[in-house]
Amino acid sequence: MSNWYPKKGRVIFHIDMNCFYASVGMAYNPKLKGKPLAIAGNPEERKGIVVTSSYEAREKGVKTTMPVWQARKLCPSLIIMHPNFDRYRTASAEMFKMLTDITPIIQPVSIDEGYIDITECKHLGNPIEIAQNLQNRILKELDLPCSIGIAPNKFLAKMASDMKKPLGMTVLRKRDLPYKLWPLPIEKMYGVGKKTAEKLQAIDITTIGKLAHANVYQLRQILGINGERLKNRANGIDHRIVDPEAVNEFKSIGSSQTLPEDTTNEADIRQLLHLLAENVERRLKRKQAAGRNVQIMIKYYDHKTITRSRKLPYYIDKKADILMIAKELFIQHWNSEPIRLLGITVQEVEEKQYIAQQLDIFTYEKEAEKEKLYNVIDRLSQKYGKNPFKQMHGTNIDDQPHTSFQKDFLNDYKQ
DNA sequence: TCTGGGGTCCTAGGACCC
DNA sequence: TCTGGGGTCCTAGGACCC
Repeated sequence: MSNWYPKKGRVIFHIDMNCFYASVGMAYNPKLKGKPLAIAGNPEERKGIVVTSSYEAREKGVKTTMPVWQARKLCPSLIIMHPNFDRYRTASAEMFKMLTDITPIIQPVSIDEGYIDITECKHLGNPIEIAQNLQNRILKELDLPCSIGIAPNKFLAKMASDMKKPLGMTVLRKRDLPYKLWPLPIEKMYGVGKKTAEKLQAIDITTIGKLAHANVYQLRQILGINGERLKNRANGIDHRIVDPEAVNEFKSIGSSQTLPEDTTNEADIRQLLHLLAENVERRLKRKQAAGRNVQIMIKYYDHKTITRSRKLPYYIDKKADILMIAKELFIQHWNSEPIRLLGITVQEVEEKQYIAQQLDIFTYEKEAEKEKLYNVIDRLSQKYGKNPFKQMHGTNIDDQPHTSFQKDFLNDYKQ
């Protein structure tokens, strides 16, 4: 115990909050403790799927992404709460603040988990003591349970924190791999999802141990570069550092939403596109950032999904600019079938302070973009006659020159 | 009666250039 | 006549994670 720190190498923690949303709900309302609880959206809006559930609910078979009606069927006494993100953000911030009392080398991964590197924290005691104190403190001060994985790298720490829940603490050193990691089924491995598991099982790699000893050429053939990486991880090799800066290096900001029902109604579509562009603008603003690639996503009634994107010669951050590109992409690529979900994402995002050019000096390039768009409309007009959109989308019911959606679209450009 | 919304990373094909 | 090979950029799709 006293001489726990390795002579060389690192000591990494992975801290994983247990059933985070459900636990926060219970912390605010202790009467819920010990009861089957699920956090889920509103079933009337088709968003009624389980986001998180308490262990009591999980025992009855309630799982994440399960529709609420199905969860209720499995567990009639299930208590359902809607998400309260303000509370989650507050609790998360307090948890991460406690980590700063241990080390500044913190890498948040999501709202409820993160890594810390405590290699240089000998003055605070041995790793087990540090982890125990941290877990106790989070439980005592925030009333929230967490599991902690202790290992020489991120991958093993992540796997370790998953091994005992709730309130677990697991040490996973290299010498522990043969009996702690290798017996696990391959689909339990972080980074192996459904598809990869199927491919591996097909060549009789059914456990992490079998992956650790698999032929690297064969792996590379079926999984590409990822095959090699997964084999290394299975052998406990992972050189990624705990990077406190990673959290600021976001690359895209998007917003998507499922419609109340599948629709071809252009007024509804237009309204949603406005809302999405506004969301993206707001979040770009909050991060003082701008991007130069706009992507739209259309998910159709049958779950067939397409993405279409455009790279721009300039950075944008305003709703009007985002919307302009998004609408253009939409009009060019919507096949007129009923839509289930729409999304807008701005990619290649940079903080404004790092964008060398001023955002406003690109007016002339925006003018060039508009010019391009007029050319698109002209081309369509030549192809389809006076009302290109009508023909294009097969809506031939009215004699209006343009539907409201198309008018709105054109108006955006003619100003 | 089904299956949200936020991301990251990788691959593959085509265009284009040398 | 009829063609190599390498590199980069752009776009679309897919796998994975929480």
